[in-house]
Amino acid sequence: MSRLNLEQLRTFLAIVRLGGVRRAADTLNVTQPAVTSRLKNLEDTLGAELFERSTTGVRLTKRGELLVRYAERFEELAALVEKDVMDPEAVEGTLRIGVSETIAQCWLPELIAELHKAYPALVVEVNVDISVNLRAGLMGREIDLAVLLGPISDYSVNNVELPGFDLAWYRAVNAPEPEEGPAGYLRGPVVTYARNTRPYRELKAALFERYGAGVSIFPSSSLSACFRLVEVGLGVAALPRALGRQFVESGRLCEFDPGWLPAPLRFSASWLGEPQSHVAETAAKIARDVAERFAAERPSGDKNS
Amino acid sequence: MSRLNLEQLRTFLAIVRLGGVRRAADTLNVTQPAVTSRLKNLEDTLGAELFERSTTGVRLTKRGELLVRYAERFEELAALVEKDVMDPEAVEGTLRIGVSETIAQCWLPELIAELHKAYPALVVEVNVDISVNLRAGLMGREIDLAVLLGPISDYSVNNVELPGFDLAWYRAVNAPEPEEGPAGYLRGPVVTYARNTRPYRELKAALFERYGAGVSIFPSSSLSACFRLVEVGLGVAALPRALGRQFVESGRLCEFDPGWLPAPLRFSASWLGEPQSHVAETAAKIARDVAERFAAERPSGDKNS
DNA sequence: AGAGGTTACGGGCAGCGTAAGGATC
DNA sequence: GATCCTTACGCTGCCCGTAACCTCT
Repeated sequence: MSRLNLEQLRTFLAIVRLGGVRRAADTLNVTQPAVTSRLKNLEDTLGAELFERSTTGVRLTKRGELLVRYAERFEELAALVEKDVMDPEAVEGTLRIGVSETIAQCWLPELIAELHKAYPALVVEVNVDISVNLRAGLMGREIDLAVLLGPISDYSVNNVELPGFDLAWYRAVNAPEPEEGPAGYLRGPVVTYARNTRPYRELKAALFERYGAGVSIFPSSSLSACFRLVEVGLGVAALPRALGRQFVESGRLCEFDPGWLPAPLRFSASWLGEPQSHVAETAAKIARDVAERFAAERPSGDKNS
Repeated sequence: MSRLNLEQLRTFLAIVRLGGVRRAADTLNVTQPAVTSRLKNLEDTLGAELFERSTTGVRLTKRGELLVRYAERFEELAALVEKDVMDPEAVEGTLRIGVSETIAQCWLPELIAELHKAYPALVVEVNVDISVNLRAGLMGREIDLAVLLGPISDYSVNNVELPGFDLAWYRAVNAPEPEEGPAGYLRGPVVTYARNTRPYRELKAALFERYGAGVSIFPSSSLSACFRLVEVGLGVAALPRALGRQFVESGRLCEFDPGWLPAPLRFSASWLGEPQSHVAETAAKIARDVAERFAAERPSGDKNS
């Protein structure tokens, strides 16, 4: 029989973590028989069954449990080598990034550019979605790094906090000021982020508390659509000032102060600790740098920053 | 390019330890271009040169120095897996054992049998030689485990002390007793172990001290030849009682007491710590067990044990 | 010339994908 | 039938060995 092999161990870990040969095959981008074959070879070189096969899936044997620890150490070691001795130019593979739309509109291009500079041979896959979906994708190992609202408090997730985005209220240029002053705009339709997002929920709760159930909210899954909706006078919106400024400067929107402002949006870059990817970690740090540079160049608080 | 590979790392370490591609190829039992190729692949996946090539050989680069640590940890880890999770029946490969002739005549067969029982798939290669050559073979990585006289005091060598072999003096059955008593035998020719062995040197020194330069010593590289030489009356000999007893019992030799006896032969099982072979370690412990059983069954000291 | 390492090239085998084969719910 | 894993089988591509080459001492 052949000797111990890193690819076999990686495959073994994938089976353990995903709880099945089929799922391992999917995320490893090989066919399912290939995974069966690798597993069989590993079991042959070790001379022991690693899983109890059942029709519902596989379950680790005692020997398998033992091997997990060692396989993880092999994985850590391989990650360390990649980090410490590999030339970044030689780092290959795919990094699957998921970002919220706000990020996509603000500094995603800079992030991609920096990543490409750091790892020229790395393929970067981008996915724009709302945070709750990104979180699910991360936990399901469909993406490697997520930039989303709020840290993910899960023992297996690493988070890097990013500078917040201050929000501001925007209205159409020609919107007539209500009798009760700017705060009256909030009775009218309020455009905001999509349902199932944290800003949506917070805004809805705050408006409900202030004005009761009668307030009409227009959620939109597209951030730029939000701006357009405000521009054409459908309603007002609390959106990142970093994005709204250009509309104000070009005379398409007006900022106003109703006396209350939702809390800034706090993003974090999050990645799973378990498959030990130093690339994801480095990418998260690059994201932090890019975000901080963005915040410094475009201070989003006109008054209080 | 392909990914990191344990075989490449093993090859890398062999080149580092043996100081050259050619020598690595020899001990890895592959051709020299194969080693070149593995090295090149490793360098490609890391995107860095690991050695500075010169006509006189190779020398580690800075990156290479870095990698050595990691490669060693991979090696340790692989050894741990072999030790802790592999079924012993699945352990393959070759264990090259070197033993002194005394061991070969006493309990080598038992050792081989025990080893084969513990690792049925392991090929055991035996080499009988004098201790100084065994030591050289061990240091030169030509053998994996040596059972030889005295521990090897080198930082890279692990030693397991084995029970000693008491010696006894033997003479031919019909040898006339000298006028001065049994001690007079020692003036006559004394047969002993080969030149360049410790027993030879010690015996020669002791006899020289007692009887001056006139003593004639017959070194023999074959232990059984020693017994035969004594048997035919060429001289006397101080040899392991464990081996001599059968000659005495069959009436072919007599034991006598000249009032002085060389110190017991103290053997140790020694193996290199560096290529981290748990098989060699286990084999050394098996050797200790076998040796102790041998000593217990055949107590070599008739009087003082 | 001999010791070191690299390059060129053909063949064998490991490992992959496709397709078919159980087994259990 | 649906889901999961295994077996069978042909093919591709990697890696090895042979042989020729380069470069210093």
